[in-house]
Parts: sequence; C-alpha cells; structure tokens
Amino acid sequence: MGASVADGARRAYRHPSDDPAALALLLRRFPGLGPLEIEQIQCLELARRRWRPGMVMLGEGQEAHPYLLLSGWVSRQRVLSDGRRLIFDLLVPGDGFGFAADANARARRQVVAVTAVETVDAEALAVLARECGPEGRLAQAMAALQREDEARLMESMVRLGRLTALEKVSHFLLEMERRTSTGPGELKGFRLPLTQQTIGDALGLSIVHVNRVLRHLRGESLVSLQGGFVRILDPLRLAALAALEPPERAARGSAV
Amino acid sequence: MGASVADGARRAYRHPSDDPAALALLLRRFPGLGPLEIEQIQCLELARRRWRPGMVMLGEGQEAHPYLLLSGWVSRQRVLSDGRRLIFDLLVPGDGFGFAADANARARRQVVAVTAVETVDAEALAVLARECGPEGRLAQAMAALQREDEARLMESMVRLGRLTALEKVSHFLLEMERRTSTGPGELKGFRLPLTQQTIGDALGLSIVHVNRVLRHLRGESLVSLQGGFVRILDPLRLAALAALEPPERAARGSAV
DNA sequence: CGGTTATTTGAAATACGTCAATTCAAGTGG
DNA sequence: CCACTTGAATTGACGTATTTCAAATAACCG
Repeated sequence: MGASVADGARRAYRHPSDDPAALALLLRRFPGLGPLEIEQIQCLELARRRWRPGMVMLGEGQEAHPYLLLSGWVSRQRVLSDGRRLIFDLLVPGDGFGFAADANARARRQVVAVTAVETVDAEALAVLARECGPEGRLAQAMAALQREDEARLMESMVRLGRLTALEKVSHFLLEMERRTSTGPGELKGFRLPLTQQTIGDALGLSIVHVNRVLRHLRGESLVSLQGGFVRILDPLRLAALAALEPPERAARGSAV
Repeated sequence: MGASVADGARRAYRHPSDDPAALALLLRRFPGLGPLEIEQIQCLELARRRWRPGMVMLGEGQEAHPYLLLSGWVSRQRVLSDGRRLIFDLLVPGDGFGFAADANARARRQVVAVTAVETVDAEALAVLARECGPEGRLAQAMAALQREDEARLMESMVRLGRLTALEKVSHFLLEMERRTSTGPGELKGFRLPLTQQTIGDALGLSIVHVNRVLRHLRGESLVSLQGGFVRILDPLRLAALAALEPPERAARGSAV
C-alpha cells in the first residue's frame, strides 16, 4: 500500500542547469522552426533564473513577463479569500507563460512554482517574434502554442464541470503522461512531482477523495504510483474511464 | 410559485433587425474607437444573418468565421458522446466569436444559437484590423475583447471547480446582469432567455438542482424570476453568496 | 384543444467532502 | 545511528451536497 504520488521534488528536480537536453526540450515544443530561429533561441540560454518551490513567479494583477520552463513544474492558479484554490493549468518543462501581455491582469491569476523551477527569460524571444512580423515562423509557432494552451483550458473546463472524480483523475493522469513524454518508446512511466492536494486543486476535488480514487486505480491495476513516479499500466482501460473522446474529427454540418 | 427562468426566446427575441439600438450595442463593446473606425463598422451593417434556436453556427473542428451578435444568445459548448454537455461560455448581444482563427479546431467546441440570433459578418472587421496593424485602435479593441473573454473563462473555471451550487448560481446571475446591462440606471432587471438545463450545463449542475437553488434564492427574496426576466433584489447579499472577490488589486510581492 | 417542452416537487441513492486519527517518508540535529 | 520533527499519504466514520428517478404541474404553440 506504500504507493503514493509523493512530493519528491527536491530529489528529482534539483536544478539540472547543466542538463544539455534542456534546450532540446524547449525546441520540441516549437514546431516548424528553421535554423535561424533555433540559433536565436540558443542565444537565450544566457538569461536563466531559478525559483524555489512555492515562489510566486507572477503575482495576481502583475504585468506579465515571458518565461520558458527548463525544469520543474509551475501552477497557474487563483486563490480565493477563504483559502480555496483552483489550478487553471499545470506547466511542465518545455511550456512557457507570460507571453500574452496584460492577459494576466484581467484574468487575476498568479503563477507559482510547484517544485524547484528553472526558466529562461523569453522576453527576447517575444521581441524577436514581433520583429519578424505575425507571419514569421517564430510568431506562428508561438501562436500555435497559445492555441494549445487554450485547447487545454477548454478540456479542463469539461473535466471540472462534467466529469466524475474517477474520470477526472484518469483524464488528468493521461494528460500528464502525454505532456511530459519526451519522445516515443517510453513505456516506463513519468514523474509526477505533485502532492495530492495540488492534484485536487487542479481537478476540483478534496485531497481525501483524490487519495481514494488513486487507491482505486491502483487496486484495479490501472496505474502504479511510487514516490511520485507514475506508470500507466492499462492505457486503454484508463482512457475508457477518462471519458475521452476520439481524438479529432472533420468539419460537420450546420443545423440541428 | 409560478416563477421561472423560462425560455421565452421566441417571444422577446424575435429578430429586431430594424432596431436602431443594435449598432450602438456593438459599439459600446469596442472601447476607444475613433470616427474612422465607427464609420467602417457601420459599413458592416450590410452583411446580416439570422439563425434559429438550436442551429450550429460553428461546428466542432470547423474553421472559424467571425461574427458579432446583434441580438439573441449563443453558447460555446462541448457535447460528450454520452450526451453530457458543458457550456464554456454564453454570448450576449454585443459579443463576438470566431476571431481567433483555427482556435476552434483545436479546442473542439461548437457554437450554437440558444435563442433566435441575428449576427453581422465581422470578416471585414477582422481584415480591417489586420490592415491597420496590431497598433491600430481596432486591433487594440479586439485584443481587449479577447482578454475579457479569457478572463471570463478563468472566472468560469473557478466557478466550476471550487464554488458550491448556491455560489455558482448567484455568481452566474450577477455575471449575466453585468454583461447584459446596457447602461446605468437600470434597476429593472434583465432578460435571461435560458432554460434551466442550459444554466445547469454552464455551471456543471443538474437541472433539478438548478431549479432548487433558484427556488431558494427566490425564497430568500434575493432575486425574482418571472418568464425569463430576472430582477436582482439584493445585490449585496447575492454578491456575498457568490463568493465574489473584491474587484481588482495592485501587484503583489513574490515569495511565499 | 392536443402535443410538446420546461418547470417543479418529493423520495431515495450516491458521490463527495469533512473530521480526526494513524501511518509513512524524509530530514535534522544530537 | 537515533529520537524528534515535519509534511504528505492513508484510512475510517460520518455528514451533506448533489444527482437520479419518477411524476405532476405549468407554459407554450400550432
């Protein structure tokens, strides 16, 4: 019974600043870049920054500054005055935030480091994208990322509003596996450096219930959880539980 | 006991195509426009279009086309294969959709007319905004609207994930009052041409529970509901119920 | 008026949250 | 290496919010 989605942040997410794979992680998220853009991005390596767990990387109402995540996990969230918290979105290495200027102020969310985090300052990247015009590859790639972001938020809304706890957790685990997998042939699972409280705040569930659902998933041999490391043992059955729709489809007619 | 948030769409939202106030409605949503832009917008009056309740105005995965709402209510939503529905957002006269090209495809949502709807084709508006560059007033105004949109979605996520049913409904009614009020000195209430099923799908609640919460709000003399017409009788107490935060605040520190 | 759709209500089931205590894992200082 | 502390995971018992089921009005529409 010793399985858990334990913290483990300090162990596995000690700042891997000298990790040569970090940059590759970033680039994989920017589709369709040419050698010019890649060279430009590599210049950004200079402006790194580290954040300790719990640090507020972007306060509520504060003007946004763009960053890319090299390592660690980040939460975009809102905390109500009575302490309730909702996590809009969890960001993993390769993700970025703070690009849509001023969007943060209106949306009244804060960005917080969940684990130890290492970022690169992407201000220069945003400037470069603007300079090359909206048709440039970089701007296109960033727009694509923003659309991904938005699609993820929509998916989260469905999850929050219309899925059961079992469906929520299954859906969440599958999403996280997809987003953290660094390539093909990776059947060995993935790290999930989140407390059950954090998972609960992302799914709109109490910590106790998250725990029970995880126990159930373990009991059914659908996933294995050990020290913050997750293995999805039966992806098909889990996807069925997650109420996942078939990926995408063509356009449809108009009238009901 | 006969109060209800009844349909009433066909009665009150019979297409007011000759309503001279329609254009004013549109313009109030575009802050900071000069005479040039207003003139341009008025040219758009030509391309109107009508939709009957239930019509799919933009199918899932379909390429977006920009519209502005002159009259009627519209739902951006997602329907799961088992029939469950989540409404991301309800659009009221003066709102627009379909501007962020391709965003719809990834987000896999459909746009559906809730009531009878009248739109103007805003393609020309989008083109004009692009032509004047991202610094033009029109582009700025549209970007501002999009930020509003996003902020509203965030607010919805908090509502879906962390508010109780009573809080959800109170919050929803206040939001709708704010968004449909056409100006100051309007204490008389507002039309809410939505089915309780629709409200439920926007709040992640069952229709039965929506009904019970509304009855409770009526019983407490917080709101009055008659034939799709809503009066908020005690805004302060209702806002307290809605777990509403103080409007906005300055920037905040950084570390926890 | 008959047919349809929406609202309303009660009773019962259930999913989920809260409370409180225990266990477990990891770190810390002696 | 060992108490000791701390934070997270785990578990049981219990309360409650919300859903589901079913049926009865009520409003609307042609």
